[in-house]
Amino acid sequence: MTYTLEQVAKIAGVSRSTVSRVINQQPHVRPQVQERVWEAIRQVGYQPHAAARSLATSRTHVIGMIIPEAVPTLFTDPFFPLLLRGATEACNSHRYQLMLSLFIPGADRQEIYRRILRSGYLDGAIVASASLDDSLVPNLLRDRIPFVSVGRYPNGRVHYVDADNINGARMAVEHLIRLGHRRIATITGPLDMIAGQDRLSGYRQALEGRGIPVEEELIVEGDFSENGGMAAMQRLLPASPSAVFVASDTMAVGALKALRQAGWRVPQDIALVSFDDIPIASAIEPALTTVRQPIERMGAMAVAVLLSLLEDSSGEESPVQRIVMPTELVIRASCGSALSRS
Amino acid sequence: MTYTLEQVAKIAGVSRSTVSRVINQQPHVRPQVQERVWEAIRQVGYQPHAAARSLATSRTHVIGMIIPEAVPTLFTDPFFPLLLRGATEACNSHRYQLMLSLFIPGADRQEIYRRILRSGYLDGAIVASASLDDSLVPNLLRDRIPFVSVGRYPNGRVHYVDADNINGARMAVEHLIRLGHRRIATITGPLDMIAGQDRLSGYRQALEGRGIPVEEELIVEGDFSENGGMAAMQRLLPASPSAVFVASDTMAVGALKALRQAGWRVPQDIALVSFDDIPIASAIEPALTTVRQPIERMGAMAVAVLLSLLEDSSGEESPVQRIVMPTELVIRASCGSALSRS
DNA sequence: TTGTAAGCGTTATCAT
DNA sequence: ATGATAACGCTTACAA
Repeated sequence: MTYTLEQVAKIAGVSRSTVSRVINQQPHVRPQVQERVWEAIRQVGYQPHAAARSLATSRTHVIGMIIPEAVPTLFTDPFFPLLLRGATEACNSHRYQLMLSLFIPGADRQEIYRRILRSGYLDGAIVASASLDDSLVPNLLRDRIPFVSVGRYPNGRVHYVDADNINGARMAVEHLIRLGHRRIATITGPLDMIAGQDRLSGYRQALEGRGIPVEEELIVEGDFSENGGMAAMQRLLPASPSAVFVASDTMAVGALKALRQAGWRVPQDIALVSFDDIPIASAIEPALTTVRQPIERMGAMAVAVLLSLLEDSSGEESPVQRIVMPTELVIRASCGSALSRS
Repeated sequence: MTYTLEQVAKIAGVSRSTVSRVINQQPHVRPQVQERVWEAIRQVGYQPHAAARSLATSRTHVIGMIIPEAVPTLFTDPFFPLLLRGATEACNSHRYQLMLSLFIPGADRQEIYRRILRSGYLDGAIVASASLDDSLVPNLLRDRIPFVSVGRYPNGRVHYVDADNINGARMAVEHLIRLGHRRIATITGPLDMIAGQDRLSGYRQALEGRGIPVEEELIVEGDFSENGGMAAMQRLLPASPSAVFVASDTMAVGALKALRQAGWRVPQDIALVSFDDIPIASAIEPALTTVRQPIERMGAMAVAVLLSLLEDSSGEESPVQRIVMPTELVIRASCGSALSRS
């Protein structure tokens, strides 16, 4: 049996409105009456009906996590799961719910967009790693749907949360320089993704900061996949770098395979530093020196930013929140040490 | 601007009900009128309001994915992400939405349970790997909330989808026997989880089927974690098995570390077969021979079963659906080959 | 075939 | 401080 406000009211001997007031913690209800009402609620295990509430308030307390699904590795890589976990827990503790939506390339995106974003299901959305040429973000802006992007979005008034990819990459490369390397190559991410671009920028900055010329033949574009990393490494071998900054751990796994096939030892013959610090980074041999990003915290932060937008009911456009979270270098075996190289 | 049925009706020059009929594809609307209505809908980009609809129909078209979060590795292991992906895509193609809920141990589960499961947010739920001593499943049964468990649930009238853990494990061990091994140990999963129990049963069945005595000293309980696998392997070494069936890839990674430390080579000194076939299984050296389960398809299947329960509006209890999906053995390097052993 | 009107379970605006 | 009552936007008998 599922009870309604009306029935609870009857039991408590008050009107519907009074019960509503009690539940929503509004003032102007005598403590005595409050007690009676709570008692009735407890007695029947009353739970407000979400749809009715949302129809009356036009708030659902649900936010969406939208995955444009440009990235194929989205679910095998732990990035997205961790992001999701952070976001879900944050939602939970704010009494919000998280709805998950994949925008599958094949499907009718128009239809999905409308069904999900324009049907009042959601109070707002978190968009994970939207690519720049995706119509999703422009559409959200046009429809004035509150949203936060995970991953930097340089154009327009887009609130976002991102890891400090530039400085992370810079730290990684500077570490290699510190170890004595000068001929440092990089396997980049896809350069139509901001994260790919930023990690490449960090690489450049590190070299330029130390007066080491950037050689284009030492820069090879990858796609964040293991196979891509392997292929990129193979293309890189003829240039014989002494170290490589690989823009993701997954690609580093591929690079490692290519190196092994070619008979190069890591780190003795070539040093590797990568990015992400996913579990495989410490499980593999040699363990990867890599840049860690606070993925779970980013998910929670995205929720926090979104909720701040939702609370702020002043019709005003709130100032754009662009949040960049720090990354850290985790030193393991794949880069060798200063000692072993000298 | 967001339009309502009323306004669309006005534009099309018909009544609210007619527009509703057209949208819901009900019969008895003149084709001519239908056309006018669709035109009006298109013109203003009308999208029905989900909450209003659900208030009127008491169906939300949202299903929940509930994670009891007993398993700590739930988000770093790709199992859950893949399950989620399969479920989400299936939802998408059936025009359902997926809501994600973590039942964090710390939080007030009572409160969360009520807020999520008894507020009419959901039409039904998928419960991922509930442990037997969790109150979630009993509560769902009590409240008559339609749900499907991912992972076998032997008690009561519980619909479930599971991988064929027993036969998968049996195949793995039989493969080792075929390769000539007789002294085969196993590192089990947690034995309070059905999956852990089932994989152990498969191990036993394989040995018994070939008349090989099961020795208790060759059975060590793990916890599906890498460290657990490492510890278990260390405890197993004194018994010097010639092969080990490890109940998960993640534990196999730990076991591999323990073996390396002890100076054992895989597969020359000891053969390994594990379970899951997550990406790390093929990335690691040696690549793991392992049992693959169709995780993504299981997610999709769970949705299919749940939707079948929801469609079936006959007040009758529908027959319990217990679906076991096939597993397959993926042969790689960690078990060695018949040739190399002979 | 189409329209009218009564819900669905809340919140919110008025009176009182 | 409390109670009527009108929304909220839709579906669904029932009437026409």
